[in-house]
Amino acid sequence: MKVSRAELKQELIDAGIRPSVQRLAIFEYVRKSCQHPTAEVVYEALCDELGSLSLTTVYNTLKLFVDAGLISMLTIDDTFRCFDGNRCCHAHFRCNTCGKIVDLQMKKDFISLVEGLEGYEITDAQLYLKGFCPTCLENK
Amino acid sequence: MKVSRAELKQELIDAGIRPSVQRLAIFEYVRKSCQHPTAEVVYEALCDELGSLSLTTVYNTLKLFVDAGLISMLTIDDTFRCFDGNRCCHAHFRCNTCGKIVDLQMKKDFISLVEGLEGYEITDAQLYLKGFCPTCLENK
DNA sequence: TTCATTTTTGAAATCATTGCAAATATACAA
DNA sequence: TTGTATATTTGCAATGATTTCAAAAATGAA
Repeated sequence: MKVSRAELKQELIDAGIRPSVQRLAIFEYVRKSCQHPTAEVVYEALCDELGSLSLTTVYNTLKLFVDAGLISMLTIDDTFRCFDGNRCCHAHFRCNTCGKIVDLQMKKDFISLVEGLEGYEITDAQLYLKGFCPTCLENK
Repeated sequence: MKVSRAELKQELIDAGIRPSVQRLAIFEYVRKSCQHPTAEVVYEALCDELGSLSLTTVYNTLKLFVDAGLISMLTIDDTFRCFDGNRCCHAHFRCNTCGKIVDLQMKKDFISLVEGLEGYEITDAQLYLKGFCPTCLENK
């Protein structure tokens, strides 16, 4: 999580993406957040910092980053998409009650467990778990 | 895939769901399909067979089945939900080009690879892979 | 500076899904 | 069987996250 703005900027350039003020701010926000923000959340958080910002820009920019493989998009919640800047291999859990999404470490990469992938090219892999978190189970 | 209508009916009853004509038809369709149909696809397929059918009924019924754990809902495509009646543990792959969703067998259950699940109750697990299928890779 | 290209913007449109209240079907008691 | 309460289905309107689009602003090259 200790990444400087200059490093993030270079990462955008390396990916062939011109680091505009908006793009860099959005990239930094998603990369440093551990909360899996939605486009709306990114927009709300950066509106003040940037003076002005369009929700359309946030949507466009997040899509740009996802297509470039810089961040990933989560569809663990079926009513909205959220974004994840954590590049380490990990799974996600979403609580059916409180809706919170948490990262879970993996003992080993899960793609190795999948059979019949000969001839396929994999660009993204997500492991989603749903259920009830310890806190919500206690409050039942 | 060799399941009789009577067995499907009993399965609904065992789950506490009254097997109306619409419900049984929808249940049978999703259980026997290998195509991961959307609500719209189920609706189109059963409209004729049932004489009449409401899209709302299809949505309501699919949700009922998902909540009862009889089928699962896939969010591997972020623009629509689709449904899966295959109860065996398997992963899903979606091609970025043709959009086709295919089942993939697992060497072992993937939940066992996830760390830190003490205190959690898991009700659903999905492993989604995305990329390019062999056919689309060839046509490039 | 000037011009071409890229990026941002806001408002309108899209569309899968849900809410809702009326209509219909079903179960059960009398 | 009939009446009545309950469960289910239906169609249409509403919702809301996301996209489209064309104009405005910013940027880069010459």
